Amino acid sequence: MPDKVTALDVAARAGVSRSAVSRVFTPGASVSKRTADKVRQAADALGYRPNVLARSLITGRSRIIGLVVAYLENHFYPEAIERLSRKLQEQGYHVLVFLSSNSGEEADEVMAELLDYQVDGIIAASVGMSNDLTQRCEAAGIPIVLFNRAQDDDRLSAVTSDNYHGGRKLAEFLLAGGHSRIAHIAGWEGASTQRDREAGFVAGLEAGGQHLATRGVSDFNFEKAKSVAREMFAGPENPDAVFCANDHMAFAVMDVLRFELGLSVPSDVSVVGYDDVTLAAWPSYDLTTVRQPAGQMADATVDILMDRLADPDTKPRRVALDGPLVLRGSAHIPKGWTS
Amino acid sequence: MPDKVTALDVAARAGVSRSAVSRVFTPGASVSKRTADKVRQAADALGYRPNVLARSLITGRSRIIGLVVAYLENHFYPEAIERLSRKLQEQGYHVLVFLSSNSGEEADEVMAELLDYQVDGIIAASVGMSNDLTQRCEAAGIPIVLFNRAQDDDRLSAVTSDNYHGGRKLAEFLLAGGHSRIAHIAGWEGASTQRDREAGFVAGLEAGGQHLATRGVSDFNFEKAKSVAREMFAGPENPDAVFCANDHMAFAVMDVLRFELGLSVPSDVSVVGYDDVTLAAWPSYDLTTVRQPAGQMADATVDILMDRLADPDTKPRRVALDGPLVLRGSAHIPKGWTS
DNA sequence: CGGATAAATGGATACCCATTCACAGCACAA
DNA sequence: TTGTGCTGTGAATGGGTATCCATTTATCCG
Repeated sequence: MPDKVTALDVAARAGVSRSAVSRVFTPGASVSKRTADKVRQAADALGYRPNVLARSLITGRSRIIGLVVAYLENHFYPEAIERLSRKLQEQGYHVLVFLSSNSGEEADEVMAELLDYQVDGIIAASVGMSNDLTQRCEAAGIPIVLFNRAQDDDRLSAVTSDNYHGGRKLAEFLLAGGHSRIAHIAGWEGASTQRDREAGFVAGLEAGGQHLATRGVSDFNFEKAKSVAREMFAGPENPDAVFCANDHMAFAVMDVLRFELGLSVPSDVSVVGYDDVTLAAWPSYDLTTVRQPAGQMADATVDILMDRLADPDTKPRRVALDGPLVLRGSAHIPKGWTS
Repeated sequence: MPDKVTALDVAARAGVSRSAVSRVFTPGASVSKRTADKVRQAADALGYRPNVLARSLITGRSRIIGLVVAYLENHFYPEAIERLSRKLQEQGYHVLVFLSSNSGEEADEVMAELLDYQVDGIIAASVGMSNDLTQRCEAAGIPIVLFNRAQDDDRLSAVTSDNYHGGRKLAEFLLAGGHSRIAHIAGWEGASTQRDREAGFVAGLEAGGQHLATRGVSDFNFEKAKSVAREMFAGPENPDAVFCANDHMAFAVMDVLRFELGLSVPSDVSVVGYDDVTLAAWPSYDLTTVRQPAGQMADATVDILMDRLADPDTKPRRVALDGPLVLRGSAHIPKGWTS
């Protein structure tokens, strides 16, 4: 029983040199069909497969992509990760997961560990990159793609949806719906997604002559969103529409409105979110929201990574994919409104 | 700008040998404080960190755990993975993700790739292990833990909840609630979780003198569960209670009952699930279910892995954690019923 | 306080496993 | 016979750790 079968064992059995074996498993190398057959047969018999780690050492490519993510509670991330991982797998890469808070301290330590594994590339989902780290990756030639977050740094690629525009669309939609006391529940204010969505939303409101009636912050957290909603609707004059910076918080808010405060959505209050996670389409929530095209975003992320891996001189790219406003039942739909 | 800084560079700068550098980064090695300081200082100045891959090659341990999972659509898995990954990270391990269908063909190919990365251990979540693969891992000394699935093989560790008992509890609960036409919507019948839950449930019914009124199969899939629910409630005499093999399908069924068929849950039909994912507690569904203690399950999984890694002679373990029946509003609660 | 012995520490080198590169051998055509 | 192209070989390489041995330092005893 061969505990560990190496290329040398295969070479011995096939009666060739170790190099010959290596070439058989290296696409594009020059080997005669006869040797290739001999080697393959021996490899099969012995159950040989090349050791990826040893290979990485010499080739300098590990075929590992580091994925840093803060939390999976928001269903948008699992959906995206599944797609991301599948696509990378098709290309012969695999994902090494690193969970990190988005506090700079821990994130940096985690990133450093990432580099220890000699990853070929990094996907940072919902996590920022410190300047120092970016510098080190740049120096080591490791491409970084920010997923669902952007950052003002030319060295970083970023894939997001067009958050500003999306926010704006929601504002226009709510204005057209005749709402006059429009509130916003923000996520974590350090996130570019948050800032862009809100900026677009506020700009849209102002273009229509309105302002934010109230505003709360709940860090993309479900329970916090509930508290914020409770406070927001404790006064004598309640908002008649709420834009939650993501679907996850919108669900929390809807739950509070309907089940704690006995309000009706959308008759009493319209609620809109952002992401269009699967759950948003389920009839219990039936949430009007802006779709983030998770599949396309994942595809773009992998494409950027692959391009930069193929040619290190490729410039970092920023992609902001447009996502449609998805009309559902959680908000009053103006007559004749289609997009 | 040092493109790649190696132990040799650090050694040169610190004026010691490469071995000394290595020892400084190997916990438990014998180094004087003076040398350690010199080396650390040089390492910091150069930004040196040991190359995990190179280290793995010689030590034979990669500190990588392969995680195989079929899909993340069921929220139970993201919740578990987050916990799993966090705990492994604390122990200095990291998770390499492999997505696989549970069809044997693809699963085997994916598993083979897994082994190419010299993983130290494998967690198979919602995926079975072929005999051949188990054999090879056994031979290579790689411990395997099945997560949320069990298999009749002494070489495999498995962590599940006590699915049989859980199913039985649900049956007793529904019987006590006075239901008389009790249906079951099964997940994928190849899954041990499915079989155990159903077996326990059926045993519970029979102990109370009843049988399954109807039964459908929907492979743990949301859309399929909806179709099955539609068919199940198309006849003249509908079930008055449905046990769905997991929460995910229960949500689908509740949506169909309430929003397509206009039935009331629980007045017209009681619905119960299995898992107690976060969403089950949200008031929109408020689902009565059996909790799978995801945190404890993840902890147990990591513990088994660590034990076997520390001592290869440790026997594979099977853990079936008991989970409580969580009473909520989706099913009629009999008077005075507490557990 | 000197000397013997044990313990701690540093260094040289082989090794982990596969790829790459320079080079040699061979067959075949010119 | 020489030139050409394809194949295969051996050795170097990548970054680090384990082992063994030599050296230094510490400890103890007479």
